[in-house]
Amino acid sequence: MPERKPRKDAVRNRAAVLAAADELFARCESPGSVTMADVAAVAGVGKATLFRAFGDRTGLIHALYETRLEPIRTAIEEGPPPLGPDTPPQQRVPALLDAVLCFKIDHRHLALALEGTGGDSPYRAEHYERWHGTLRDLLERVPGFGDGDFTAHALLAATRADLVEHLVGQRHTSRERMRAQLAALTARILAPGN
Amino acid sequence: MPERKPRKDAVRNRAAVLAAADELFARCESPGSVTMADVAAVAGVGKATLFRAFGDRTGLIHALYETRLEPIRTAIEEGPPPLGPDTPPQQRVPALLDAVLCFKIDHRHLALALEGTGGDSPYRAEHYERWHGTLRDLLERVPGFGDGDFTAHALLAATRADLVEHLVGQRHTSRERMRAQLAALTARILAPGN
DNA sequence: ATGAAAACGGACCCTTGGTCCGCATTCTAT
DNA sequence: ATAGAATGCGGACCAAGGGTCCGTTTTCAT
Repeated sequence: MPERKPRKDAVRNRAAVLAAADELFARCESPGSVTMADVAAVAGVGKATLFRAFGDRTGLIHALYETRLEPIRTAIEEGPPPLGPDTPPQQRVPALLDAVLCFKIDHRHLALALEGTGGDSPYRAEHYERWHGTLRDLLERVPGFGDGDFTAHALLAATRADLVEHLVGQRHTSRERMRAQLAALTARILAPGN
Repeated sequence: MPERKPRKDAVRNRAAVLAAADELFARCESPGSVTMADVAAVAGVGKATLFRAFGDRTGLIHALYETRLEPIRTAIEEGPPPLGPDTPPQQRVPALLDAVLCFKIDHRHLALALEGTGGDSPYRAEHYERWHGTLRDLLERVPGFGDGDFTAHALLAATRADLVEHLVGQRHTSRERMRAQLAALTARILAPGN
């Protein structure tokens, strides 16, 4: 009942801020060099607006990240195979990891900003919990696979934003090559030979 | 010839700063909460001394890290098996990873500070290059193992400081359990069954 | 139309990394 | 021992950036 709908200038500004932040993070080289004042300026908005809407810097980054992430999330939760739920673990694990990796490659600046937040570890973010949970369950559904918890962490760690940036951004590994290598590693781990 | 030896108050202060930093990082919960002024105060030294000796914050952390790391480094480079060079890859890979993991567990606050530096990625640090290089070479010396480069990165990523902190520090996974899990993963990856 | 509630914005504050420069300490040469 | 050069010291100082305050403006419901 107390669902008061927000004022329209508020929603407009919120969108403007998200757009500005997205662009700024995508352009600049180190996420640290994007300042809140910059974002506010590009969005054509006062600094306070930005803090009122998102709480603080990490709040803004989280919100932006979550927004960009939504397509993948729904594709995983209710999409068609091989990403969706109606897929046997053996195929879904690599599919999921590939999706995560692609996302990280395409949005590596943003991911870098998120993981480099410093303060709180990336392991407490909801989306990480989601990915890790699904991955762990899938792994444990693979015959002969014991505890999937750590392996899930390890596989996700192979898609860490700064590693992606190092390989793809700095050392110019091609997107396809990196996907292939992660796929190979995944296959090796899933292989039945105890 | 131009090897002018440093003044003794300089070396004393340098040591004091390293000790202070070590203690502060070990005690406080988030590395971000230990400030340069704090370190200087605990070391009983002016702030400028600290910057003169180490350049900047990351310089101090690097120096401290490298110091604590030296025993492991020499154990790897010229120690006895299973860590030293006279070990077949199949045993040396797990040994090396275990050593790295143990170090990260024991010095996780410090490692957290180092990796969370934000500015420059951890992948440019010399010690990372060293570890990755050795690991990659070892992997490629394993029969039937193709390109070890990415796998080396992935294995090291499983020992990332914030993951260690999450598992051991937050979720109270025992040290032995984590070692066992990393060992299991390593074994799985090394297993010959293509 | 109108008044209250919500949002705005930019001046302002505060912490923190990093610098400057006059003073103290140490080393060297005699 | 001592003078003087060189090196190092320290705390006041600066700049940048995250976050807040509050008088003003916009929106919304009646």
